[in-house]
Amino acid sequence: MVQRRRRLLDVDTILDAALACVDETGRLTMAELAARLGTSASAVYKHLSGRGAIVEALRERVVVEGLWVPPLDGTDWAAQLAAWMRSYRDALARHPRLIPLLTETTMTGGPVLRGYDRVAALLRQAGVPAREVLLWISVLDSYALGAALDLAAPEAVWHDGDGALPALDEALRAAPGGPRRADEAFEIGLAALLTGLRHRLATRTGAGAGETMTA
Amino acid sequence: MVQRRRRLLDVDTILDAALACVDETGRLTMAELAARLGTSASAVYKHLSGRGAIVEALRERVVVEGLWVPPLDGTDWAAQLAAWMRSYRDALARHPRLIPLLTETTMTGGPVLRGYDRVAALLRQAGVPAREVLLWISVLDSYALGAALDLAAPEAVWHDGDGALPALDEALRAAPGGPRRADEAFEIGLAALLTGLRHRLATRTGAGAGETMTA
DNA sequence: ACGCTAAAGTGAATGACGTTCACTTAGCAG
DNA sequence: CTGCTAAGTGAACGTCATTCACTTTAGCGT
Repeated sequence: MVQRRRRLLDVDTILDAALACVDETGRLTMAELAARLGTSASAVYKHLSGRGAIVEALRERVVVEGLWVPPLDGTDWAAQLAAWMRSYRDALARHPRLIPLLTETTMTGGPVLRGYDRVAALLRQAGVPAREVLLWISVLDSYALGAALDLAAPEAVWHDGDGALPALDEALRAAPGGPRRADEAFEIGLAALLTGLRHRLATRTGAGAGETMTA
Repeated sequence: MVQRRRRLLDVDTILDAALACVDETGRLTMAELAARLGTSASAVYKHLSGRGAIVEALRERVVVEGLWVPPLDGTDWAAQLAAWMRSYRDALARHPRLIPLLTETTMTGGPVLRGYDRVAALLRQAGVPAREVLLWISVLDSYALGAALDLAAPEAVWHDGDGALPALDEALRAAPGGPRRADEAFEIGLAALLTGLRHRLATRTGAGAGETMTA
C-alpha cells in the first residue's frame, strides 16, 4: 500500500486517460480507464457522474483546445469563416476515434455556442438575411461534422470485385491517397460552399445587407 | 405450446422488427428484438450472425429502398447530382435514429457503391478532372451524411441563458422552426455546393472536359 | 496536538446486454 | 416408420456500466 489515498485522481487526469484510451483503442470502457489510472473503476464516479459525462467532457475539451473562435473586428468574413471551419474540423480530426462517440448526443457546450454566435455575426456582416443565418450555420456545421466523420472512417475498402464500376475505379486510381485525400476534399468542398454563399448574396436583391425576406 | 416451429422467423421479418425497434426506441437490443418477434433472442442467430450483421443489413435495406441511382444517359448532371443527394439524405432521414448506429462502421454496401459509380460518371461528364472526382464524391457524401446527422439530433436546445450570444439569438428567432429548418438548410447548402462546383469548372483551364491535371 | 468529518478509494454485487451451446422439436426424404 | 436437419429454446457466460457499504486519511476547528 504505497499509494497515498488523497488526490490520486482528479477530473483532468481522468479525462487525459480517457482520451488516450479512445485514441488508442477506439473504445472507452470504465475498466480499462481504471486500469490506466491505477485505480478501481468505481473511484472515477467520485469525480464524474458516469461514462456519458466523460464523453461529454471530452467533447468540451477537444473543442475548447482546438476551436478557433473568430474575433468580431475582422473584415474578411470569408477568410474567417474558412478558418473557423478548418479549426472545427481539425479539432475533431485530431481524435478521429472519438467522433463516433460524439454522434450519440447533441453539441450544446459553451465554446461551441460562442463559436456559433461569432459565426452568426460574421454571416450577418457578410449580408446574409437574418432568417437564413441559422440555416447557413446548419450547413457549415453539417459539412464540418460530415467531413470529420469521413476522416474517422479508416481508409474505406472501396474495392470493386468485378469490373462493374468503371467510373468509380478510375476515380479511385486517379485520386490522391492517404490522409491527403480527406484534407484536399475538405478544402474543395469548403471553397465551393463559400463560393456558393457569395454567389447567393450577389444575386439576391442587390447584394447589400438584405433585411427581411420572409418568403 | 401452440406455435409451430418451422418458419416463425426469416431474415426480412427480423429486419422489419429491428428497424421498428430502432425507429421507436432509438436502440437495438437483442432482447427487445426477440420480444417483438415473440421468440427468444438466440433464435435470431439462426438467420443473422449477430447484432452487427443486423445493423449492416439495415443500412443496406434503408439505402436500397431510398437511394435513387442516377441513370447514365441523362444530360443535366447538376439536376441528377442534386436528386442523388436528396435521395441519399432523405433515405437516412426516414430513419433518423438509425444514423448513429451506422456511423460506427463504414459504408461498403453494393447499392451505395453503384450510386458512387454513377455519380463518378456524372462528375466526369460535367468536366471534373479525374483526380478530383473522388474528392467531390467525398465532399457530397460528407455533406449528405452530416445533414442527415443534423436531422437526427432532436431539436437542439440552443438556449442562451445569459444575453451573451446576441447574434445567435437573433438568428434563432428569425429562422424557420421545426423540421423545415433542416430541410431548407440542406437545400441551401446543396445549391451552394453545386454553384461552387460549376464555378470551379468554369474558371479552370477552359471549362471543357479537363483530362489530366496531375499537379 | 487531537479527534471528527467528509472526501477519496476499494471491491463485491447487480443488472443490462451480446453471444454461445447443448438440447428439443417439427417437417421432410427415404 | 425412421432418422436427418433446420429452427427455436433456455440456461449459461463474459463484458459492460453503475451502485453500495465499507475503509482510509487529509485537513479542519478547537
